[in-house]
Formats: sequence, C-alpha cells, structure tokens
Amino acid sequence: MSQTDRTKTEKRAKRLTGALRGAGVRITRQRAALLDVLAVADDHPDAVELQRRAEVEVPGISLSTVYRTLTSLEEQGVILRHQFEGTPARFEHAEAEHHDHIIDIDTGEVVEFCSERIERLQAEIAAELGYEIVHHRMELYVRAKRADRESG
Amino acid sequence: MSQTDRTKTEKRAKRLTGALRGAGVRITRQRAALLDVLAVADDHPDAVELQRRAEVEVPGISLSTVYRTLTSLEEQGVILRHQFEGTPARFEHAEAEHHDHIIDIDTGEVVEFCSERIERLQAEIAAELGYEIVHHRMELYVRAKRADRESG
DNA sequence: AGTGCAGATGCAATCCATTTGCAGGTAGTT
DNA sequence: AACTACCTGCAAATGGATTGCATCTGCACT
Repeated sequence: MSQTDRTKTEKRAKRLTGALRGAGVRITRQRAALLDVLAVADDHPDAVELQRRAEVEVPGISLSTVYRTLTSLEEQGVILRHQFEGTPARFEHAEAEHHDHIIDIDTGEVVEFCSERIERLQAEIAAELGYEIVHHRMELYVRAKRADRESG
Repeated sequence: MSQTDRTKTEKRAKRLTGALRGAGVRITRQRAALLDVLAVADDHPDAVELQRRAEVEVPGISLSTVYRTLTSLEEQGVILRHQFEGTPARFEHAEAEHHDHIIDIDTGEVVEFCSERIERLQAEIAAELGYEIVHHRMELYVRAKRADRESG
C-alpha cells in the first residue's frame, strides 16, 4: 500500500468512525479491530474467521461481541451480510457498488459480479407485478468448466 | 377439481410412489400424507406448517419425520427447498419448470416468476469467468408499489 | 485530568431450526 | 406369515446466532 493509499484509507476510516459516533455507536478497541479487519479483507469471512483475525489486535475478543458488532455495522450500512447455502453468514465491507455473487461449490471461493441488464430486467418484472424491489439476492452456484478440471 | 383432473393426479401419484420405491424409499402413512399435502399446496409452507397439514391424515406425526421425509424427497428431486431470508426453510413440489421467487417482505407472500433472458445472461456471465452453473438462486424482496398502499 | 453514564463487553445461558441416537414398529418382499 | 431393512417417535444433541446480566469503558462535559 502506497503512502497516499494509506492516507486515503485513514481519512475514510476517520469519516466512518465519525459517522458511527453520530449514530451513537462507540468505537471500542474490539470495534476498531473489526473495522480494520473488514477494511483489509478482500474475501468474505464468517464471524468466527473475523474473530480469529481481530484477535491479533484484541486477544480474547468474544464471539458475541463479534456478532453484536457485525449486526450493528450492518444496520449502519457499513457492511453486508450474505447467507450463502450451507454456510454460516459471511460478511464484506460495503463501500463498493452493489454486486451479486458466484460461489464455487467445490472451493467455496466467491467471485463478485454485476449485470446492469439483469438488474433492469428484475426491476421490470417486479414493476409489472405491482411491486418495487427493496433488495434482491442473486447467487450462481458454479464449478469450473469441464476443460479446466480432470474427471467428469 | 374435475374427475379427469383427479384421475390424472392419482396416476401421477402412482408413478411417483413407484419411482420412490425403486429408490428404496418406503411409502409409509406419514410419507403418503406429506406427499398429498405437498401435491395440493399452492404456497410455500415450512416444515411446521407441513406437519400441521399432515396431521389431518396422520395425527401425531413427528416433526423429525417431517424433516427426514422432506430431506429424502428433496434428494429424490420430488420437492425443492428454499431458504429465504429470516425464515425457516420452505418447500414446494418440484413438478413445474424452474422458476425464481419474489417475496413480499410485508406479507411473506411468495410469487413465482421466470425470465429466460435473465437465465441466459447468467449463463453467459458464468461462462465468461470459466464456470458452469450448477444451480442458482434469485430472490426479489419487494413491497407493493406506493400507489397500492396508503402511508409512505 | 476527573466524572457520569449510556452503551459495550464477556460469559454463560438461551433460542431456534434442524439433525441424530436409539429402541421399538412396519412396509413390502419372500 | 415371516423376515428384515427401513422408518418412526421421542428425547437429546447440534450449530449458528442472540441475549441477560454484572462489570467495564468511551467520550461528552466539566
């Protein structure tokens, strides 16, 4: 990470904690640790994994605190919670634009994608039925194409 | 239900139980009851609701049996299990073609829909990334449009 | 820097949907 | 009718997530 990147990240962090404070959310050691961990995560960790990562900064941080913090951050719109099939909920930082997920059912790896055309079609379909979309969820459970693997 | 409809339904039921038997699945009173209940359901009941409905035919049917049967029927491809947000799993008979779901977040009501155009786009996106879709899940969480309601 | 207190923490207990071990029952083949 | 592999009901266990409670602590205000 370059010097300017670091500066930018720190500025965002400051803005973020300011906003949280405004909403009556205190920045404790455990929350700061979780915010750090979430900010640098480029994957989709679950609560236990986040606890493990936060423990570097706050040894002994309890799992209930992790869950409570995640719920609170989700309510503040800071993070997103994803309930994929057959796994505990997984979380990600919410700064980027909306996207959906491709889950490799063999490896558990998650790839993000977004299709404006699909989004448009979804909105049309909902509108035709007299609804407005509050949020949606689209998950593609996939495996690597035949050519990329061995057996079939 | 007309006489011919009833006959058709009964034929399908016979074919179905035959197939299940072939897979080593016994048709017990409790399973027959659940198959009946699922066959006539035009909604998306959860396990407890299915137990309640099956109890008309088999009083005292246990919830574990319901769950075990549902798992077995799902494995046989007879029913589909849907894990919508914040509710226990809900089930539906699998005879129709594939479709996705619109969930009214105010009423819990579920509407089915299918868009070939979206399906095509999904497949394209997966293919471009070197994946083949095993299955997918698309849920639109909606509410009735402003005009249809009162307050905002 | 000190104080007050709303809000946060850790722990253990609890919740809820779902699964499972077990001992007795039954479908369906022989 | 008998045999037995599969099924049932019950109660206990599981696993992810939440919660009650006593204690602690950020942080706004001196």
